[in-house]
Amino acid sequence: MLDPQFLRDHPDAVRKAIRDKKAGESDLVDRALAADENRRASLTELQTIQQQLNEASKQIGPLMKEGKRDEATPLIEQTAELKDQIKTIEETAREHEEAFNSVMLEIPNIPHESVPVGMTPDDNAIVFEWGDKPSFDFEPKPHWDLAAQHNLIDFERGAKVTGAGFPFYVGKGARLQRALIQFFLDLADEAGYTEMQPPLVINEISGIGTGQIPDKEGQMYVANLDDLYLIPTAEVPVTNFHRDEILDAAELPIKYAAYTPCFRREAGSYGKDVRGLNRLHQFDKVELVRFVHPDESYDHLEHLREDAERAVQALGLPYKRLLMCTGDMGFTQTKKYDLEVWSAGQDRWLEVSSISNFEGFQARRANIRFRPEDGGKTQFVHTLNGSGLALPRIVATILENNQRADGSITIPEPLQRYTGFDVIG
RNA sequence: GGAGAGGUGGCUGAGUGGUCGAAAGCGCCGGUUUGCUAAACCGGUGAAGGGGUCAAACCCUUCCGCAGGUUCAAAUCCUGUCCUCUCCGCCA
Repeated sequence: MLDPQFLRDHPDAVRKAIRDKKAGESDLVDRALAADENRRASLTELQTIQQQLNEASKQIGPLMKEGKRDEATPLIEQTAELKDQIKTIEETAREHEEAFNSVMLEIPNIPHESVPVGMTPDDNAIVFEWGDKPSFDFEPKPHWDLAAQHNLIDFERGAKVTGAGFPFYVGKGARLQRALIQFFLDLADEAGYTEMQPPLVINEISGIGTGQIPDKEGQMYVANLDDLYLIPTAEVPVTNFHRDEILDAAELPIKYAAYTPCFRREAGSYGKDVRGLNRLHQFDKVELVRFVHPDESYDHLEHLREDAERAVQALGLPYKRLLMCTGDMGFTQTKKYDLEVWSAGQDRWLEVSSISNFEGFQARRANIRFRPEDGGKTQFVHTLNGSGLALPRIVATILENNQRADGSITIPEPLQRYTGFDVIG
């Protein structure tokens, strides 16, 4: 949710954001401004009458106490009328309030000035590349062939037991997953993050707080009986950890790292994107979340990005860093980097991390504030998060990039003390 | 799942239907005293929203888990709901 004051002061900036992000109708801003007018008008009207009622009650009090009932009676009759009025005005005030809120929820966050304007993935800027693509004197295999060859991942039985996109990891495959989780969490720990194990299901209010609801509701699995949602990312429970709280400025920045499985329905996905580990309904991820002072959030975005890149580099995986353009960025972000790792067996890049600044957008929705050092008015914190990292595509690229002619796979050196083996096959 | 108790400001914790946004304490901020620190003393200190102002001051409304209801008037009474705690049952 945007700051209503910002909308009033800079309607053109909001219009531009909606255009650049292609998020929402062109008349959104005008509808929001009109709704805001309505809302404030009915609020003022309501408050005036409430004041009259309060004053009347204040007069009645003493009269009743002194037993002057006859003097109080006309006043009481007057309040009856006021209460009628209040009831109807309250109703319209609430309608206006709701109308305003629902329009506001449709307005996307404003992109940062450093973000390239563009509509398609082609407009994303490649700002950094690291590592050399591995070269082979044989045809490198895709990870699903390698996984089958070494019996690391069982997609078929996963489909039998649950459905497509829910694989079993078996033997060294399972072990590799566990090693990666441990490795990523240790890196996060070294970078000063507090480790956290959040709930894997969340309620509706939490979904609204981070913006999954109502925007991306269809992407979540729902536990209907209890009105709970399976988390699509640890971002949701971890960010909502501080929902409705006023933090101490001295506590900032707060940094959490959480490993969780993530559940996504991925409605509408198809084609080669869904092959193997490329896109799953359930996958593991270590997520990094920061709550920071508004003045520092863009510094923290870079630090967060470095934390994610450090993990990719440690595994020796060639990658590129993209600065996402306005149209490819998402509704709630102001600035977002994607990290894409080279997949030798598929001859393509795979996204393994997405690092975003939300400024106060989530904080306002989730009501996460802090009290400034000087004791001034409370302000909304800025929230950021990034994957550090998502596992399946990392597993895929480790297998593919490190395969040898005989089909065996070497494990990146830093990971070996976690896996307990240095080669598969 | 059954029975009982309770949910009040950053925290602890009082509160008789009517000057209660709410005592007191802690914490925090400012000041006095003071070699330094601490202590002591004095004063201040909730949130959201609307109006007002160059900015303040200031004015108003709402908020005592949440949602309704009774009443001229609700933190206080009634109903529902959520959560916490204790006991019982079930159980990894």
